[in-house]
Amino acid sequence: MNNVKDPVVVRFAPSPTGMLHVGNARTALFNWLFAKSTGGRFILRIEDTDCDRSTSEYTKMILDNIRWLGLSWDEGPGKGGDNGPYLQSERLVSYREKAEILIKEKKAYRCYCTQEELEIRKQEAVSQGKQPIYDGKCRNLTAEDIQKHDEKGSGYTVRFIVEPQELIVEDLIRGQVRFDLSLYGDFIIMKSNGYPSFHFAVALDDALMGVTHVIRGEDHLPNTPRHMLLFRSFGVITPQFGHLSMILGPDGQRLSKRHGVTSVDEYRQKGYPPQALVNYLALLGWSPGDGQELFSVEELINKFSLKGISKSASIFDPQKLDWVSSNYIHKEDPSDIAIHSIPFLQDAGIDYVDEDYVVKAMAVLKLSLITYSDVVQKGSFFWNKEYEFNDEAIEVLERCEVGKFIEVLLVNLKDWVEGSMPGEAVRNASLASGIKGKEIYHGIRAAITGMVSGPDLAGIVNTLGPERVQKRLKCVLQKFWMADKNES
RNA sequence: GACCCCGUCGUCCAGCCUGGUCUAGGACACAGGCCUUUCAAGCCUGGAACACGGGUUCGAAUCCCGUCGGGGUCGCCA
Repeated sequence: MNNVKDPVVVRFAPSPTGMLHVGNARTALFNWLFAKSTGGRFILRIEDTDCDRSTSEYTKMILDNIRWLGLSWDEGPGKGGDNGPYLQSERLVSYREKAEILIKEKKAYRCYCTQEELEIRKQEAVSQGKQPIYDGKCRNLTAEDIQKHDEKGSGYTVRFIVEPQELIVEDLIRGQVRFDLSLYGDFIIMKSNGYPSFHFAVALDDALMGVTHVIRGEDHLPNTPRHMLLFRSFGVITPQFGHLSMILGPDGQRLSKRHGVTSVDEYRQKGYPPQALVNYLALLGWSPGDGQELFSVEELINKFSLKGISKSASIFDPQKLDWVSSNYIHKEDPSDIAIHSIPFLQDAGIDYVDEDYVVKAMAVLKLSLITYSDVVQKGSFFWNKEYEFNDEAIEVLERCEVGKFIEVLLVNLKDWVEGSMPGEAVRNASLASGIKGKEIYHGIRAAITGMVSGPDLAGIVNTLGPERVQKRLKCVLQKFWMADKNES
């Protein structure tokens, strides 16, 4: 096994057959944290051996999402390194050569069985109550048999020989796991299209790239014996394995589209700070043991340890993500929030006046934000001259007493030209109209924001300034109270 | 079906390895309250779990066995 002093080399190896999923993202994160916390290297490798489903668009997006999360790689696409190339489709020669060597060494053999034959024999096995594994038909083909097949031009796969035996996986997270290899059968390492199978490509690449720790999803645990066999046949040290439990949807089922947001990119588009997603994902299946839940990336690196990883599956909780995210934004400087939010304002086609104004608004808005995109809705009264009134606000404003109060307030506010709204004017208006407490603040808020809840009212008034506030009050008076009065 | 993994509040975790300090702790969510002459934020309080059954032991959430439940894998997908 590996010497403790050997530097850690880990990798994250997504296949570009879809978007980067939160489950994969957590796997990437744990690998990255493990590398960072041990001073090791983090390699990124793209497993694009599924010609039908892999696309370069997905590769691009996955890379982009990993970058967005802040998980920089030491070797990989766009970065280079001593163990490249980092796209499996560019490493075909090594797989083919190695497969030939394994055949020569009698550790693998050509298999001419067609998929149809395989399917039929599998059905037979199942109907007889046997394991549906490859029966080894082509294992002992003679040279003549092979020649005959080749003359016919039959395609073939290459299968790796699995001898029945017990194999023990020493899992970093799960401990000893025993497998009975008589249940496995000879598996394919080269497909008939000349591409390596997943098992072969992973094992060879991990061997060639000097990977010391393979941290991946639990769905790969049953594959691990195959990979270990392959490492042994290469004559290299087998890396250590650690299998992470799955992330499940709210219904306890495997994460899928119907659970709503599952891809990293969607969270990005929704305006979650990447650090918040990283923080939440770290919490899902890992704990520092001391109860801390909010971390900077540096703290995460310092505290991370394989020991803190839990064995049981965990359910993704969007509400807790929101909590982490809001905590993150609460601590951020208004100017930084502005930088991250402005793209959302622009996308919404909002004329936000100028950056200084946005920064000022963020200072009062930030406590209401869960994501950066929230600024559009939750701060709409900051950006739009023609802000909308929601039902609750209309209900408040349609009361005649509120109109009376606002009318008096406007008169009292005549000399107000700068700073915050004079408390004296409010008090006098309250006295004169007989309206007080809850009503007056509700009224002012509803009038100038169109909502009955939101950020600190004084802050809003301050940011909007005397001119805008008075104008809005006048408009509201016109719109709600005057109309009412005329009718009655 | 076979094999493998897992099983503490609704959810995420701590405790389990090295049995007693656990009348099981924290967080999210939920409920109530405080603060603010509004709402939000913040603060406080509350309800809420050791899957079940055996065994070992003076003593088990912690160790052992079984049952049940959930998940995973059985592809020329990865």
